[in-house]
Amino acid sequence: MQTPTALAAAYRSQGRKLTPQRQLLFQLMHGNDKHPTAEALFAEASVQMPGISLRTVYQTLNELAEMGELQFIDIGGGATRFDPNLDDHHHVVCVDCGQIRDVHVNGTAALKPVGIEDFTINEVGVVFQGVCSTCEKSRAKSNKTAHAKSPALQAKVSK
Amino acid sequence: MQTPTALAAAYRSQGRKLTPQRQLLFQLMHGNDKHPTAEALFAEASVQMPGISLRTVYQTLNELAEMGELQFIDIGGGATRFDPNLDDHHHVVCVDCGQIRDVHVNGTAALKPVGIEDFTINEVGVVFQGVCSTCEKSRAKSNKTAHAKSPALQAKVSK
DNA sequence: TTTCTTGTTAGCAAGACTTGCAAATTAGAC
DNA sequence: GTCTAATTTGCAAGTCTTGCTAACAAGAAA
Repeated sequence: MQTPTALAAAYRSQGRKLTPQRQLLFQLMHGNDKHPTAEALFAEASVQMPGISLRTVYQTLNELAEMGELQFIDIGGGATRFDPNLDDHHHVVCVDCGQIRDVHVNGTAALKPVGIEDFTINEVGVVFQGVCSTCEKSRAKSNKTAHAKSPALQAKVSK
Repeated sequence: MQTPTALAAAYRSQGRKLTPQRQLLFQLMHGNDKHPTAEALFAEASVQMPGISLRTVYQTLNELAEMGELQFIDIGGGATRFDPNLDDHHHVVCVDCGQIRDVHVNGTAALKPVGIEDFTINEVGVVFQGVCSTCEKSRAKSNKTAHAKSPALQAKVSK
């Protein structure tokens, strides 16, 4: 995602208006590597601008996605998350706490799908699932098995 | 996912009962490579067993997932899809029609995430996005651009 | 086969997430 | 300062999934 300033220009050049709500959201998303949900962003925004509407947050995120300034991430677990990082990167997910981390991945160019000659591939996405060090530690204590699925990830499934 | 017969045994050995509903769903899912949603499976099941409940379909799918007999696929676009294929495989998605195809991928072992020493990686998932030959043809006619996002994939976003 | 116990099913209500809609508001142009 | 069209809000509504519970049925035991 571009800087708030650059986005302001981009918005105006497209005939879109630059509202305080949008400017705030630009700031909150710019460089944000937390992959927040709309709700999370709304919570942050509400601190600085009480009264801002969740509807506006969704709307703005959708606009930015339309403009190619951010992408959606769906890894299961309920809400869609937003990623303003436009670099070529992929994701690592902790199946315990649900955190998502951006990662650069070597070797993606060498990936060869077999038997899909009738597809024109445009993009490749890689998602690593694992356990972060913090959760690894708490696992050691509580004696969880490595197969126990994350509450975050299985929210949709067996909540 | 195991055969319906094997699943029947597995169910009983776990103290679960073998109901007609479950047996039907076992059959419908076994070898199913359509990655159906719960709703789609419910529709199919309803043909053979009018009156079966959508609730039961969800329940059974969740059980099977718990037992490790199938996995969930979330690629955005609303509903979770189910995949009974337990082989080591990945997915190709047509951004136009939304179809998901299983693919074997060479080179996944060589994938190297950078800078996540504090993560213990357990699994890797690769998703290729592209356009299937059928959609490619209709694009040629209707003159769609390669950047137009699939109605299926953007359902959540700009429906 | 009948009985009994316990797991299941069906249906509906409700919860989570997201979008549609319309009225009130406001950014930006003139 | 005015005016017009884009925005924001707030709420209703839609989609997907799960919670809850009474009625029901599978499987074990007699």
